[in-house]
Amino acid sequence: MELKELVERYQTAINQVYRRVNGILKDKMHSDITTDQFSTLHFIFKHSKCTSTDIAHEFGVGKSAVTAQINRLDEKGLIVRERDENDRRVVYLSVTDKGTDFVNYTEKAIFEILGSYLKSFEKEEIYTFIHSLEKLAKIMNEDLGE
Amino acid sequence: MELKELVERYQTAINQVYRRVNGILKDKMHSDITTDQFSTLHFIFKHSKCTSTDIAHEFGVGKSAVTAQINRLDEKGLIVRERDENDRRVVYLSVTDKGTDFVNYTEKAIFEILGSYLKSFEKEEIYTFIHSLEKLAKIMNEDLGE
DNA sequence: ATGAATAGTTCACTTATTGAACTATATTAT
DNA sequence: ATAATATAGTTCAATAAGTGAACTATTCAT
Repeated sequence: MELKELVERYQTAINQVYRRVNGILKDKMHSDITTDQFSTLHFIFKHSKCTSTDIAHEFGVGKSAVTAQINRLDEKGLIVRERDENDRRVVYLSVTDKGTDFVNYTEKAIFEILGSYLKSFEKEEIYTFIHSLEKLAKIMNEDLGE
Repeated sequence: MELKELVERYQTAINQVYRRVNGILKDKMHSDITTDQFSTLHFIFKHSKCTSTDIAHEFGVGKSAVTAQINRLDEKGLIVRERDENDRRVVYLSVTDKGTDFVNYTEKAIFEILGSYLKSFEKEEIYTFIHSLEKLAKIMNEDLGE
């Protein structure tokens, strides 16, 4: 099989999955938060006291884009900014109680739906798939540092 | 292993891969076309004489979003619109010679870079991975029709 | 102490998307 | 045959997301 064919199949499939997952989340979150905003909120939830720079690096976007994201989450009362007392340039981000509730509630909804899709897969197949995906992500991230 | 953990790992990894691939394409396409625009152009390239509705369905967006995309590609001279003579509501889309050259050139660049990432994978691992990805895409697309 | 680096914000601009309203054409039902 | 309905695509106003340059406010280095 040719590389060209494999890459095209990969592109088509990953695009479909990515957009479909986005669509499902949009439907089920029943709220006026976007999936991009939820990704950022979730990252802050998992990495409490992280910074804008961390987020910019994680998602591969500029710092000004992160400022805009953070502003939207801040306006909704889902996160708080907190300046470092020692290095006053730094702003730490963390989720509020409201943000925590929101993440927990939304995750539950997401797991139910995605879980139902995964029923057609053998456990072994899921592990192998995720392992390959993580390996690919790792290789690509490493390469970035060069 | 818990579903929750698997889904979170999936989300993190696929997000990273998706954004990283986008970043690579952006770097290497050395042109003022975006990756979204290239996706649309590529779809038209592969499905000559397709319609806006086809594209809206493929990418899961509204028709007005497609009109905007098509306009951008049209302005760049990469595609042409052509009305159906029998059903004058319908507009067929196809790539111009310039568009064809552009797709071929860009694909070559993409294959070189993505190919280099895939060197760390066994052939078998790649096939299995793409097979699972396509299976997931298929399940999700089927579910959409309900 | 001065100059460079770092963290974050602001600003102007572009792209992508949505959804409602609209035009034009085709289909269907009475 | 015609009136109602459906379909294909566009336009428009709004929002979200991104870029990159210029900026503020710090901290670090020599």
